[in-house]
Amino acid sequence: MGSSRPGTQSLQSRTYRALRRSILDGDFVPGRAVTIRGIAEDLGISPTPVREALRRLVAERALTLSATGRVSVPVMTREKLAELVNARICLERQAAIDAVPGITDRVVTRLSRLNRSIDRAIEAGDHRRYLVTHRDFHFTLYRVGGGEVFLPLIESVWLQISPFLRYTLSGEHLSRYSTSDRHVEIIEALERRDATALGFAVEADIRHGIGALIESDWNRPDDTAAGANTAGIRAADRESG
Amino acid sequence: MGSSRPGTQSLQSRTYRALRRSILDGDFVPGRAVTIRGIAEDLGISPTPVREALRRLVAERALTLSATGRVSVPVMTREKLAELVNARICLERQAAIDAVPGITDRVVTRLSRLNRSIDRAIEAGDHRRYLVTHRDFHFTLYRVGGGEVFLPLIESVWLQISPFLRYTLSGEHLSRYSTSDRHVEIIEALERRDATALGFAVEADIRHGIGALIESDWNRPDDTAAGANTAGIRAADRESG
DNA sequence: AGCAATTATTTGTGATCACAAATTCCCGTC
DNA sequence: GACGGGAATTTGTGATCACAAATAATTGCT
Repeated sequence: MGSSRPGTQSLQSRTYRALRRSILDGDFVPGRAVTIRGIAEDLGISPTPVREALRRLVAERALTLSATGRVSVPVMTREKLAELVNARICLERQAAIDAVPGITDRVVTRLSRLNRSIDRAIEAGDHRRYLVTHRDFHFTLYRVGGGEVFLPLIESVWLQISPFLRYTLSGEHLSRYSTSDRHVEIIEALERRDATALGFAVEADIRHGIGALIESDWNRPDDTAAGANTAGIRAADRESG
Repeated sequence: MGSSRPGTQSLQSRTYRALRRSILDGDFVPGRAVTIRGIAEDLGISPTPVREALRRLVAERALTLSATGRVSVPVMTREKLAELVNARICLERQAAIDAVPGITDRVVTRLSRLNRSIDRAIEAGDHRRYLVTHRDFHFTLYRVGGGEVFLPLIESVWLQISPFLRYTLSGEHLSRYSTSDRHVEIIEALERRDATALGFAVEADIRHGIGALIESDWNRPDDTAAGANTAGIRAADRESG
């Protein structure tokens, strides 16, 4: 209706996608405030669609709304991290198990290929590529069992964790806590269509990956990215969800 | 900021709460369209806060957004219901187990009292009161384990299921599928602080309650409530939650 | 210089408007 | 009577504006 071309998604939707992607890719620094007008200026649009995109992210718990209406990147606490890990295990184990009946050799091959991509990203020390491929690996698996219910729930949890993954992104952590061996367990369980083993492998992968987070010192102020949160926002390139 | 009094919440927030409550209480009929201007007129406010409240509910999957931007109450499918049940079991079993360490006798007493309220609501055939007390029972339990992570996830799932609970609300179903005996199992497990038994009791309660949904004929058009969806929206009375 | 009070700026909120797309309604035709 | 097409209405979208609260900056005082 307000959209110029028929095929074009709404401005609010594209803004949401761009912000969401920035969060998942680790461009948002925990604790920093996000302003409606700031993002609107960066994107060259009016505040209206930005406001809606931000509120949507708040609804998905990716951002928090302070008492004064200020939107900011949440600050992590030990308790919250523990809860997030529990939620990930709950949801992703079930999603993986639900995927088993729909698993084909083609999917397993694709996951293996993604796993090699992850390894390459780790070797290259490419943090962003690591995050993208790692996310792709998990969601490729969960999408098989498919559903409009589990995936949004899982995405919400990932959005809540993502801003803090930056503290595991030092080259040292990246190599020490390589997740690829756990992913191999997942792939092997898939090849055998062994739902029980798959559940354990997924749980192990999650616990292992988060281990790096718990050990790191994510409570002290950030030092790597001094830029504003809005710096990394790129226009949404795809129309897909 | 636009709020008139300091203690008053934002208009958008109160609108959201009113709509959410209406959904949870079963006032929204599946499949019916919801319009921004319609609700805005009913509440005597401008479309702006209504738009944001609706989008928030869409983000929480309580409502769906069609390709043309139309907001409507989702239509249930068998597959979706199965997924929702799985999600409820996943999340609520874990939330209940996490609550065990924080359980006090006072909480157990309160749950017993709520359970009696549920029984009275069933005897009286008071559907709304049944929904309210039943919801109160579950969330009172889950709130003990606390958390800013699990509760929103569980609430999202409940919001997705709620519009379809109307099909279990006939007096016949209400008495036949009384959940109180399952709740007794939950309370007994809590008294023994038996996390494992509690998990099974919660799962049994969920499966049992949804049994009524699966057997009922929720696919054919609605006949009980001929009124508009906006009819049941009352002003948000509390500032909480 | 350090701190408190005041001013200036920024920011979120909600209303209103214009526009285009989608929906609905109505009428004519077969 | 059912179906199709076009006008009238409804609806979502995004921009702009006014306002008040909150934050930042500045001034004045000790």
